[in-house]
Amino acid sequence: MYPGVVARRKDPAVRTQLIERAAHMLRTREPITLRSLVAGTSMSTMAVYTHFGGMDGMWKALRQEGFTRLGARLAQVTPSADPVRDLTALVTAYLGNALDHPDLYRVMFDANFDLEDAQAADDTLEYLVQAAERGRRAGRYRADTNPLELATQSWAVAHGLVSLVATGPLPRPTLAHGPLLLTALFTATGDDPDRCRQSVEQGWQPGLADD
Amino acid sequence: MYPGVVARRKDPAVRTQLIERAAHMLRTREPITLRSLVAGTSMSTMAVYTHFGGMDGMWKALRQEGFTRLGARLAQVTPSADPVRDLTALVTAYLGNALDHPDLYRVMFDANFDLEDAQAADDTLEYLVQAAERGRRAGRYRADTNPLELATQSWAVAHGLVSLVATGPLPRPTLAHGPLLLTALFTATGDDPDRCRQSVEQGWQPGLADD
DNA sequence: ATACATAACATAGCTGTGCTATGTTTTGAT
DNA sequence: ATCAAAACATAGCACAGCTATGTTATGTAT
Repeated sequence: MYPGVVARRKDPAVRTQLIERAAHMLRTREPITLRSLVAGTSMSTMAVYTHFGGMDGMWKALRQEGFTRLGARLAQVTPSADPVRDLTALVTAYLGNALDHPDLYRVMFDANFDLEDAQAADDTLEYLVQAAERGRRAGRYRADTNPLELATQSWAVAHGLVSLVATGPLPRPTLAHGPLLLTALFTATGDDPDRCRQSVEQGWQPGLADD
Repeated sequence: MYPGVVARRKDPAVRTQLIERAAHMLRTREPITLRSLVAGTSMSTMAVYTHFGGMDGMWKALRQEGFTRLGARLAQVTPSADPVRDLTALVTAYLGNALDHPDLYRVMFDANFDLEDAQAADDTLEYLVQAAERGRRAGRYRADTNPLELATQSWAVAHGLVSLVATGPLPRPTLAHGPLLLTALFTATGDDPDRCRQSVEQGWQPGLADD
């Protein structure tokens, strides 16, 4: 007998190729089907099943990839001395990501969320929570402010705006309401109105409502 | 010859039956396919093509139906002497509709909006615009308030919250953030903070964050 | 080096999808 | 009663995702 015999292993590169190709096809608006996904490549349809268990698993992995890219974008927001500005910048980065990859953004929130995806969403939310926490410690928000709640509220505002614009009926300039909404939220959470307006304006990167 | 001969007409009842059945299947989470939609009825698959031109047209009509039902629900909010309460009540009705019919709500905002759907969305938004306009005339908001903008902002807040809850990763109690967000928005638009809080609390119908 | 159990991979065919083609029936103004 | 037109019924098409089955590559133990 050969007891410890172990079989051929999955090639992680194949998995990576598949989701990157899927993301690219999503961006170029090509229909993503089992066969179209592997057409022209050296991979066969079975690769989708060995690596994802089927097309549903592939879409799930693609959602995960979307959250990973979103996280990378949020990570690029470097914390400054002004945590209110930072939270605004994070929201702006969130909007920018959704506008740059509207189809991927839709896929991320389209499907029935399962536990794994919810965790991915929570992970990106954590960036906002940290900024909210720093704002509370800096005395910008009331002492009894719950950072998770403020982060969730900011997220809801951002998601509402951008989903109505990126994949909804509202025109792009509607995003210009972002600063007002964020200022209203942060002010209601305890920040000084004038100071808040300045911080939000500094954190609100240009290139969203324009072009 | 028989020049003015006119052919058989479409039976509106068939169209109604189809979309009502589709709405029911959506609610009961049955997969909606061309064949499953007409299975067990006296209608054939061709009915979908004569009345909607295909499944895409059926989905479009279903979206329209969703907006019609939303409009009916918003129409049930009877204006009171307090327009801020009324706007809150409209937002609450919007949330209630989405929570009662989450799958229909998703269909409404899922697909690529075309002109017709955008018009339907605008029509329901008009309810909010009217309430905002009355609030401005009543002196609750600043005189330079744009009712359409305030309505849009209220909509964005409501949509962000409810889409993250009804079809997203956030738990239902997250909706309890609604009053704070609305109060923040209305206060930023000029309403007196204390008075606003009261109005929002009166307009915020129970039975949302609970059960 | 060789054997071989295992799983990745390749291919063909299955069911079910929306849609179209074609024939039949119903309609309603003449 | 006539008959053109459109609604309706049926069958079959291409393509979707998936599964069954045979083949190949792999990595450990001999």
